[in-house]
Amino acid sequence: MYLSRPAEYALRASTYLARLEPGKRVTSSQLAQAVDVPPAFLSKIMRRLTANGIVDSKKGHHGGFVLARPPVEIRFLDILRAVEFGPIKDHCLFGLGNCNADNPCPLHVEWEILKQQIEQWARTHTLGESLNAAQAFKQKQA
Amino acid sequence: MYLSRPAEYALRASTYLARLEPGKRVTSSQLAQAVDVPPAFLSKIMRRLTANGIVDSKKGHHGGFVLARPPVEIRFLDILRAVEFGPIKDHCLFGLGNCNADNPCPLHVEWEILKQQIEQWARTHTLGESLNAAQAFKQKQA
DNA sequence: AACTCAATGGATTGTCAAGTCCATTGAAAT
DNA sequence: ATTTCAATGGACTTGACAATCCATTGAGTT
Repeated sequence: MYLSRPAEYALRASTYLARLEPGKRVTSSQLAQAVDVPPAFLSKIMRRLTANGIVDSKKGHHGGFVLARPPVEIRFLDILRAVEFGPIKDHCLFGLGNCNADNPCPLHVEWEILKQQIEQWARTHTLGESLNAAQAFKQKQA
Repeated sequence: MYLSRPAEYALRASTYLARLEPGKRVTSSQLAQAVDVPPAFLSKIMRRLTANGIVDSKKGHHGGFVLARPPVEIRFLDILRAVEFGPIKDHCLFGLGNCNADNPCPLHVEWEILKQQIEQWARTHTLGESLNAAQAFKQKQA
């Protein structure tokens, strides 16, 4: 495992939204069903996406969630950051507070390389890329 | 977070072993102290490293652990695999059982890219690289 | 042979992230 | 105005992973 549940769920949900007709709103529980995550928990995650301007929410009748911007403008990084991705960036494998390029722990350099790659990945991929996959959701194992 | 505690601890401990004079044995509790992980828990992790031939253990007087091979021959991948790294490799973000290149989930391709990069990283780096870092262990935040 | 030291294995407990519940707020429909 | 629908926020519970405990095994020492 290397993505928290909230992170994984947030990616699922926003990918689902990206694949809807633009502008179409979907309620949290519809989303939860489609994307197969516990409703109450997803609701919580959606709040974070809303607070971070990734999604727009509307209450009441015909309320629900839409992406706040076109999919190609939403980077994975934006989504991951919205649900706490931070700790990764500055986490020393050895738990040293003072671990940096000048004063590196034994694995600092190698670890840095991986962290950079991951962040690079998250920065360069967007929801736009998810749009034309054949298989969508809910086709669980036979 | 994206490394389990056991994974992080295993890396710490084996890096520590790599930095000792070759052949020097260290007990689990010395290790635990040096590397700052709970003794009983580290002990458990060391068993896995032993079982996977990464480390050699000896009981009783002057017993303890040594690396089973020279540091340059121990890849991060070996260590991570020893403490359960597997689930990552074949984990679909959407929880679909039947997600693959032919029948991809909406994020399959992008996710695959990242997974590959991570595995590539783990395969190409070894404990040998940790040998000449300046700062070693235990210099915790001031 | 008796003693000590240290790894092993498994059962047990603790903790925090994951997940649930419920009362409140706000927006639209009648 | 009232009702209904859906998001919001926070308090609460649960479960999985992290960590502890203890009895056993095996290897040196004397």
